[in-house]
Amino acid sequence: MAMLSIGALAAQTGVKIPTIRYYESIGLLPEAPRTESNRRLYDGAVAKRLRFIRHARDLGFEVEAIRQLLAMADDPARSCHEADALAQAHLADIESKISRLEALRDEVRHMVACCGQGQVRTCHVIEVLADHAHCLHETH
Amino acid sequence: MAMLSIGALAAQTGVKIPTIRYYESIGLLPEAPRTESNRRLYDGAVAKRLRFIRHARDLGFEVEAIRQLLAMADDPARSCHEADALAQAHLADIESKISRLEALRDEVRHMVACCGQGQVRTCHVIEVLADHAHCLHETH
DNA sequence: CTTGATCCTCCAGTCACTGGAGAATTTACG
DNA sequence: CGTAAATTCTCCAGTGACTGGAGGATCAAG
Repeated sequence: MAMLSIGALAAQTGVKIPTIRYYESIGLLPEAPRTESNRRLYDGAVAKRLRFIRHARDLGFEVEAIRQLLAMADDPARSCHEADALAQAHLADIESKISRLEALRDEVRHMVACCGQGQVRTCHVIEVLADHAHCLHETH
Repeated sequence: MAMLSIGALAAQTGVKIPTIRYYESIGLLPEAPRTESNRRLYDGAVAKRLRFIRHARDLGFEVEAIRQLLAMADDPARSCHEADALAQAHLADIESKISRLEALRDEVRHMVACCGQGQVRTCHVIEVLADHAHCLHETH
């Protein structure tokens, strides 16, 4: 199993070098063994763990959630109830974000559509932002 | 026109007191006049400005964008081309956020749906996170 | 052998707040 | 009128999740 330098690991996973060191510092990655000259070395297992972290971050999981997921992944005999609950909570969060963003999009779309390219005096962008009453939705 | 204490302004706008002071410190709000005993006083115009800021933040505008919008709002004779461009850019941003979140939602939904409530060994939540190949989309 | 790439640690900065310490003042109640 | 609670003040440090620079060591290629 070939050992990777931090740069190679970064290239392989798409995670920046300082971010890898940061993950180590907060305990998401184990302390890497070092060469004689103090450089970090990584094996395939760490690369996999890092991809796990990266993917979960991309999906919007917070580091604390990832920490829990990793603890679960490290213990495959455990019930995955917790992982499921975590994902469920996350799903609810995503759905609420989507609907808030949709309301927001409609509003900004409305602002843009109404902008007559005139003066600020008649510009809806300013108007809508200055007065909540112009909103299409009451969701925020 | 009744003058408001910072607490009253906070209550009226839903913006926390330290946040109001923060906005003043970064120049989004003007330096408030003070009472003899050094307490800030606000009038209706500032309340309106703060609602403008708050609303724009809720809509996801960054402080720098808000700064520009405010500068425009402060000068109603100006063309609103800039405000429109800002809003257009923001709209594109919102739309991309929405589609990424939708992809993400489908994926997390899939993870949750596949969780057999068994052991981590066979848990899709863990599996999907560990291996990108399980993803429904290639958008991330 | 030298040059440039890579790595190390430490520290400071980012964004948009948020909150605590400690002191002063104002308001409400009895 | 006295006191206790609420409000405000400033200053400073912390949040999350990185990001980047300084200054120095080491490695790989020509």
